[in-house]
Amino acid sequence: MALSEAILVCLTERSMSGYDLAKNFDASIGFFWRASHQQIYRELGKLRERGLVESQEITQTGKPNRIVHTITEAGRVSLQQWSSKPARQPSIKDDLLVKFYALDGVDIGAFIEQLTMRLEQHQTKLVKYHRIKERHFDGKNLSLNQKGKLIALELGIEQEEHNISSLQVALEKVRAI
Amino acid sequence: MALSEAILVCLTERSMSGYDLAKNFDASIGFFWRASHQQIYRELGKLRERGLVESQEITQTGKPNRIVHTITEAGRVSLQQWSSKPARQPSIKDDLLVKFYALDGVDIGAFIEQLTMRLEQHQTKLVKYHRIKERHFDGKNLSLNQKGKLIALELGIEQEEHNISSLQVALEKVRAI
DNA sequence: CATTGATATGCAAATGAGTGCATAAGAGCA
DNA sequence: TGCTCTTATGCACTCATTTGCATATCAATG
Repeated sequence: MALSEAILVCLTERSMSGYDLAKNFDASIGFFWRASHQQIYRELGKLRERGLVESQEITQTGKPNRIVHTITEAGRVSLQQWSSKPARQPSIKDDLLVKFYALDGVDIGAFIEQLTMRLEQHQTKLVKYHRIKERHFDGKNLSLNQKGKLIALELGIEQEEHNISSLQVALEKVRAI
Repeated sequence: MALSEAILVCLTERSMSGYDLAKNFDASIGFFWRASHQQIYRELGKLRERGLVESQEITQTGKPNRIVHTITEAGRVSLQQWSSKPARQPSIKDDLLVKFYALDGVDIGAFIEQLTMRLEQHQTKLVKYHRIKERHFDGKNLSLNQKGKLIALELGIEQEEHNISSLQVALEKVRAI
């Protein structure tokens, strides 16, 4: 439900095309909220219908025209209203946890491999987050907006560090079985 | 996609009706994988069609008849095949993280309230997990299956402990803004 | 006696999310 | 010349999820 809000949040920073948004998602808010470009385009259409963004076509030669979306005043108001509504608690939905629940039915070797893969994914993420932090938030005086992003990023870093250590422990336990 | 597998996993323990499953979900695997009773009933129908469960109606007086579902051999096979396929990495999708990304647009007071609520939810969960652990996994010699569940539970406990401490830190940071 | 709650199942509709396919053109490479 | 990559947008379909409704009865509460 908050995909539209995530898009609006991105647009508060600067106006963007759907393509830019898709890339921006990959590099920032998308760490926490993955969305394909199709989802983004569809959502942008809805936001336009509801008057929360304005869209302007920019003619280009050679490539398809860019459609640049700008958040409207109504969009900012709707974003603020959303922000003060209670957040729903996210559901976890992780295949690996379900597999722990059926250990006597799983191929332990394959399972260990999956755990190892997951461990590597977390390590990759951690490195990425650290890089972003060093590049964009290195101690300078930060705006309110940047402070918020930094907190989110640090939450992400701590999360990944925790994931890594607890997965390592779990792996040892599975290996010991 | 793994809702059907989560149901099959539950049924490996014992045969259950849809109602039992819905309750069981709340008390065990549902910690990690929330599902409404409608989803469960629909999924059970599909599993029956695919021959992965068998359903037997038990006549009851006064109440609607129970339909008790039992996992079939084909179900066990399919479960094992699933278990050795790579697990997809879960996406996070948390409203609160999106709100951190738009701190200059949010009502900080309302946001702090939401963070506090979330903190309490994690504390409640932690207590629940601890209770389950003490009741069902207190040191005795455990079956392979129980060992897996225990690891999952301990992952949950560590996760919640981590969530609590990192949320507390984040809360302090937001208050200091 | 009326109301509420627990047991027990399920349909229908709407929204949400995700996957696959299609288009269109320049730019670089072999 | 053909191949692939990048830019840029979008439709159509399917699967997942949520919400609301509907039914039926026993037990307990007031």
